[in-house]
Amino acid sequence: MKRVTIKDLSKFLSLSTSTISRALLNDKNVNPETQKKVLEAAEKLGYKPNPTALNLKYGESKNIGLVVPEMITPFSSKVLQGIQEILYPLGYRVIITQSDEDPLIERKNLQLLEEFNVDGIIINMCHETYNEEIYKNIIERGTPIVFFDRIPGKSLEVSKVIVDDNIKASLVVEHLINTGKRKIAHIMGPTTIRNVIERANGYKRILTKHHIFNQDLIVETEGMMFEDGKNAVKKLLDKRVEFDSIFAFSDTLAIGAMNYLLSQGVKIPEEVSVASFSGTELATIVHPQLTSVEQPLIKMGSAAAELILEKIKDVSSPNRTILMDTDLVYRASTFSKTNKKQE
Amino acid sequence: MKRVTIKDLSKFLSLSTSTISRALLNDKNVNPETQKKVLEAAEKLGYKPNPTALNLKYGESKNIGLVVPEMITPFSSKVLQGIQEILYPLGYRVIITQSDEDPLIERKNLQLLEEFNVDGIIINMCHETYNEEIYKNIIERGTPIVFFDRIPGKSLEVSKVIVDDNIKASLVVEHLINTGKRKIAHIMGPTTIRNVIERANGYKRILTKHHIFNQDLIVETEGMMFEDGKNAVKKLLDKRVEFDSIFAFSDTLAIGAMNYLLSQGVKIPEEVSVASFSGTELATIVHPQLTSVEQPLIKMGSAAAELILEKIKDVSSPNRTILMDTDLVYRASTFSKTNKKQE
DNA sequence: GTGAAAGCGCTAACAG
DNA sequence: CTGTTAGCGCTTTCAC
Repeated sequence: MKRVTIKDLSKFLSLSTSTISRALLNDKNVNPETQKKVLEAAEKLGYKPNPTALNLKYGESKNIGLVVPEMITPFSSKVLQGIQEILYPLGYRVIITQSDEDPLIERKNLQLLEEFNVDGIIINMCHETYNEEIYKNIIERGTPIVFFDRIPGKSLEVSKVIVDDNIKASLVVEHLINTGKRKIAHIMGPTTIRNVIERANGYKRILTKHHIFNQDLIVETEGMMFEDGKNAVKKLLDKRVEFDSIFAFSDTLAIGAMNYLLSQGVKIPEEVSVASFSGTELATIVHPQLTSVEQPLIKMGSAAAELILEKIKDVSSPNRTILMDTDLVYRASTFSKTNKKQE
Repeated sequence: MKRVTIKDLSKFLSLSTSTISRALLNDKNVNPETQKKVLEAAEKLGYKPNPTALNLKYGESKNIGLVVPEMITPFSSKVLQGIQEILYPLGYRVIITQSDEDPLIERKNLQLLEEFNVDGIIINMCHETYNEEIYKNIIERGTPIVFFDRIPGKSLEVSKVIVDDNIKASLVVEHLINTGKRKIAHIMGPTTIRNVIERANGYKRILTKHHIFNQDLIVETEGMMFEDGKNAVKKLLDKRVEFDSIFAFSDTLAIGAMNYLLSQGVKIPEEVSVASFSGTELATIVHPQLTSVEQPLIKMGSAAAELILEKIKDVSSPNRTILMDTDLVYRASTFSKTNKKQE
């Protein structure tokens, strides 16, 4: 079942390959009659252009690499969806790699993608500094990288898609305070992630403003999984830190925490309210559903895709930062603003 | 930042490109001295082979297409992981497409993948019959397709990776019976999916054997999302069908059902036990955790990858069916076998 | 042990 | 309007 090439058409129609090519590309320099014949023959013989040939010719692979920490939660899938919406219609393919939150695996993935000859890389990093050199080298070698969600420090100038972690975190905390909570715990992720710091800063700022900040209420986790959320709560309980609510860095941590509380018979939100930050379905598939900051993940993906296209078109195009807006969505895991302390 | 090619090395070392190529490929017909020089120069100039050139030469794209119904749940991500474990080291890339359980989108994805010139397709179909012709055509045109999880009917002979839906479903139901449940409801997915029928058959067989089968206890859902699980339970409640347990086709349906029950104040497992079929983390991130049949998703992915490699190597290789073993894992959403009706 | 040349499929100068 | 030719990067005969 051999592939039909432009050559086959050329033989079949007794025309040169260039004419065929022109007809296929809607070049004006071709007799409409001829073009019609070519198109018909192409249809009949089942001609499909071979993208590989073009890739070779133009030095592009039409492959974009995606590096994400994990695909267990729908976070990355949603972003991927947005990326695909932009890139698939343009003939790009997306190669996905997962780093499992391990910077070493992330590094390997980046190398793999470079070997795969991708035209650009979109990445949600798993460690703020560990692979900074690698990013820099790859960019210098000519493969543009665009960051989203978790971005590198100021020493690395890049295009990126972000949300306002600090502000939104503070809104969540304000909300908890508005519903009468005062002992608000914060489950941070590992501090090797920039956003962890940002969200924690938002949290601290508000608690300080209200004179209810207490360092004991902050727990830093080792990882980002459900288990880590659970362990964080355990730690609070072990240390006998009293808390009436939790603001968690992510859905995942929040759910881990919440399930452990539920298993201990704690009532949510009556005894402990829980709020998080994310934008995935996870927030709505648990009971009670989670109050959280919803990020426009699909749009973030599309934005990242647009940014990488810019860079592919012109490597020296200026770096852009796209700040996405987010919504704080109130759900059953916290009291609603108006019905403070009501069932 | 231009790519370093074999030509650059050739100029740099004043050797022919063929010698360079041979040295790089460890061909015996090359002076060890020369080879050493070449390797050093390659390292120094940062030479990376251009896979596109080979793809063109050998008529392969080294791209494998993956078609899945969704990536919201970790199901497909897990399978993807297994696929990647096999294919990435071999230089294959995996292009992912989601059909959103819509056979029309699935069709478009298949066409897209064919245009992308993939060497093979791995698919978890979303409708048993709708695209049967399409699969057949693609295979006839020379692109092998391997199925996993949801497979086509007998009229289409293909390689596939499956689990024993019928048997395992019956084990789940037996378990519910062993824990004292008698009014066991079944939330099926849409009957356009083969496995839905298989699992339902397992369910029916056991209930019939125990003389407790009742058609009213079966609810067929429209889709596969959390919402569908919720609606199924609503339907049962509306029809005032009494039930003391639920066996759901998937985690997703089970969780939708469970959360609705919880929101109605129903105690799980005391009043209603819930069990499902899957193998994703979802079963363990809800409270109570779900008893379910755990499929070895990563292994299933690897197996599918092996099958597609077989077919790529030799299109006419015989179709193989790989039957994977599964584990019934008991969790808090049902009583444990021994402590029947105990907390 | 090494070099020259062809060719994978396609497009784009360059002729005519 | 159409044909000829070169070339993208690489491997692989075929000569030497």
